[in-house]
Amino acid sequence: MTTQPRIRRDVPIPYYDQLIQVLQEAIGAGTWAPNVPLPSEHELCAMYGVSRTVVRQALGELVAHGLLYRVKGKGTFVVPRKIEEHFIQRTHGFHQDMTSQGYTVSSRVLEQTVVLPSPYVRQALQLDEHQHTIKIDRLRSVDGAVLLFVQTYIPEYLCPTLAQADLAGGSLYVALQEQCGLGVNTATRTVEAVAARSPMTTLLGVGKGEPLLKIESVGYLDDGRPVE
Amino acid sequence: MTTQPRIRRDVPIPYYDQLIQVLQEAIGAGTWAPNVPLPSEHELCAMYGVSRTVVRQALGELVAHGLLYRVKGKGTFVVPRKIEEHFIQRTHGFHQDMTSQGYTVSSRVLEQTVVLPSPYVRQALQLDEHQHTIKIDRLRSVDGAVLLFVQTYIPEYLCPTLAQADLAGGSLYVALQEQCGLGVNTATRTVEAVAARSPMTTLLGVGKGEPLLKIESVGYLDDGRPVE
DNA sequence: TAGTGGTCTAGACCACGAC
DNA sequence: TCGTGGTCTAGACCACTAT
Repeated sequence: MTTQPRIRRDVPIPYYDQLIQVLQEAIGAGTWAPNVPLPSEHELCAMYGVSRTVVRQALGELVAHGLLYRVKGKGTFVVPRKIEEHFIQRTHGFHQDMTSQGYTVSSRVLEQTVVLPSPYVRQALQLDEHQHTIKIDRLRSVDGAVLLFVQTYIPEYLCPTLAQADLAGGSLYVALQEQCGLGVNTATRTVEAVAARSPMTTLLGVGKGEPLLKIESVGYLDDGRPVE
Repeated sequence: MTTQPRIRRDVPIPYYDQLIQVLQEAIGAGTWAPNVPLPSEHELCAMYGVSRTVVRQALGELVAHGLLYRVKGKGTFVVPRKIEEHFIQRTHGFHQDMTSQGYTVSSRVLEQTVVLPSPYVRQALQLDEHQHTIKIDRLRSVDGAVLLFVQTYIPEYLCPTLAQADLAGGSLYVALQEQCGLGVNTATRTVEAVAARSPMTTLLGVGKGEPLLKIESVGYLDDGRPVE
């Protein structure tokens, strides 16, 4: 195969977003070994029939999210990772993913309160000015190493009891399900393009399409590697 | 004044980096009121004599760092902020900056240990494989709202007593000065270009040029605004 | 010297918002 | 309709790395 016509021109999805998807899957599938150069940017242009702008924007995102790293004059490489690829590419299920792999997951809840959301959050959740949200700031760790700083906002009316739930050991989604019968069913990335997508913002649909806003920043683990 | 020839062609500094500097200063000086549109990207191109690529890269960074926000079809705006502009533009002195403005600053120390650094950190600090570092993870808050998640690495030999210092209430730099006679004298941003500079990495020179590595991620405060 | 990523140009078309 | 930011093209030159 010389050309992979995987970038569709007939859908209203930016080419770089499509390319991110394609590359993420390829990385996840182990297409390129860690620390071995990917095809060059020029080659990727030819492979997918797009300009270098598109390729660089896609690669830049994957670098920003810790899947790739670049070395000037040498190339672009897959970050060797044991853990992170499994959750970076997923919108939810961190707890389940990690424990099923034998890792010890813990959450340190930094804040768990009912607040009037900021305009940004209010707009994202489509609330009016008087509706409160439950705000949960958590620091998530795997085997003792901080991996994620997560802020979650959920409309209070959806799950009033969540403000008192104990989230230290378990999954937010389990608590949502058990206490309020809410299951996550959709996910939409709402991040801005071009520069800096970490912090990564995700809109999750719970229940009958009601949204929950999650803002997560991938852990600052020494260039992506779990410590020790 | 029609054209501001503030972008120098004869220095080896990328135009977008120079433009970031210029725009940061203009924002800090209050050139544009919050929530009022800046000159359009096209106008900025004309004003500084650069292409739209450069302008967008600079604006994208400032958006990423929370100084600006963009609205499609409308324009680019200064984020109304009371606090953050003062420290986003500085490499150090957070504690001093904030307290001098009457804010209550606190640090929650999440981790403060002696560790063998990862390859990434080791290379940045130019250590060999056997040298340890003091690693300090802090969550910095202003008036109770989390603003910064900061990881700091400092070679252990520079300040062995720092591993036991109490940093909860005060400044790391004060502790460095008092306990080890180390003053910060230089700062180098070592971030990658293009996409995603938050997390922001800074190399600080302390003492006679020995480095200290700081990795800080600007707070996730609802699109940049301090809560409440 | 040849290849890589980093920077930059000068255009283009689009969806969206205001008018 | 017009201006805005969002996306995209097809080039270019540079510094750096490896040979």
